Amino acid sequence: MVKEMCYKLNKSSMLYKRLMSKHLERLNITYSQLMVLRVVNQEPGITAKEILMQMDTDKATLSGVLSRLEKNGYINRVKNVKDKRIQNIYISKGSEALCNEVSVIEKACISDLVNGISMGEAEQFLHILDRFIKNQISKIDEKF
Amino acid sequence: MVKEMCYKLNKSSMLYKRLMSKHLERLNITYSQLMVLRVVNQEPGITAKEILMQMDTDKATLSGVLSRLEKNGYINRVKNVKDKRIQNIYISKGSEALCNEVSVIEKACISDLVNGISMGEAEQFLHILDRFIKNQISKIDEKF
DNA sequence: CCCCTATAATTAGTATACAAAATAATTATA
DNA sequence: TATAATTATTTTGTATACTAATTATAGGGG
Repeated sequence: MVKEMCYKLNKSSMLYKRLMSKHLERLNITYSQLMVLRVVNQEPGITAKEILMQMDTDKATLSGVLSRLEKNGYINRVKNVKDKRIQNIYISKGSEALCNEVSVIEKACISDLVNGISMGEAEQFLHILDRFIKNQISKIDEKF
Repeated sequence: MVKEMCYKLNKSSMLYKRLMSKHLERLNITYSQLMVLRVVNQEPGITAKEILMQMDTDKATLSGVLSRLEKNGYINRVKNVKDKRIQNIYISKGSEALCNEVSVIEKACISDLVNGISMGEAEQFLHILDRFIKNQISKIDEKF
């Protein structure tokens, strides 16, 4: 039962990334890059460390995503004067528009996904998923 | 609401892989490799194509997983005589034991994950997840 | 002011995930 | 039978995900 839940959670996650990638292809940006870009858009001058805390990912992965975002002209990184270890990240002019456009795509992507699922069921689902995730986190935090 | 579902599904999937990886580390095999090894264990002589049909993944990815499994001595690939494009895949002697050991690990991994979730809730959850996945698949199959 | 430790971020190395092209062998067709 | 279309699998190239090591900088004693 739990095993089945895990397998299907993985499958659904994979499908979601596939779906978003297909829709994002023409925008020349990846799903992960976009998630980061949005955070930067909402909080200009944010640091990598702060992004990490917001988005439970890996610092090495984030470092790569950020350099690709910069290479492709979506963001700028400015070395902080007070603390030279830190870089403040800003979204490039014109890229805010991308964030908005993506909201539209995202909506298009996720509409229909709740077909046949009632509002109450969705709430119930989220509630259980929240608990499941909480259990996963405490399980991971256990020592091995 | 749907967006929240997607985000959390992704998060949960990531957490699951993290958890399994931590437990599998000492066995010197990865989660993906193991999933494939199990299929081979259950159906000796299976082909890559057949594995693909069972495990909704990517053929290029599978190709890599198989070659690493072979490199590490977990499987053998034998060119089919009737059709030389095909390779029949067999689990190596001694690796069946690994599959069994992993079941134990998996159980250890997933126990506690349903803490605070009733049997009925889990069923409900799976039911909704099934529908969600079905919707995702038909959405992906739509033309763009 | 120097040494030590902590912190922010990048780099190196391995393993997916996936699209697209390439290989190699089989089958269908003119 | 020569050619075209298909099929099974691998290879190539790019982008994550993650661990471990490295770099550069900060800040706190002594």
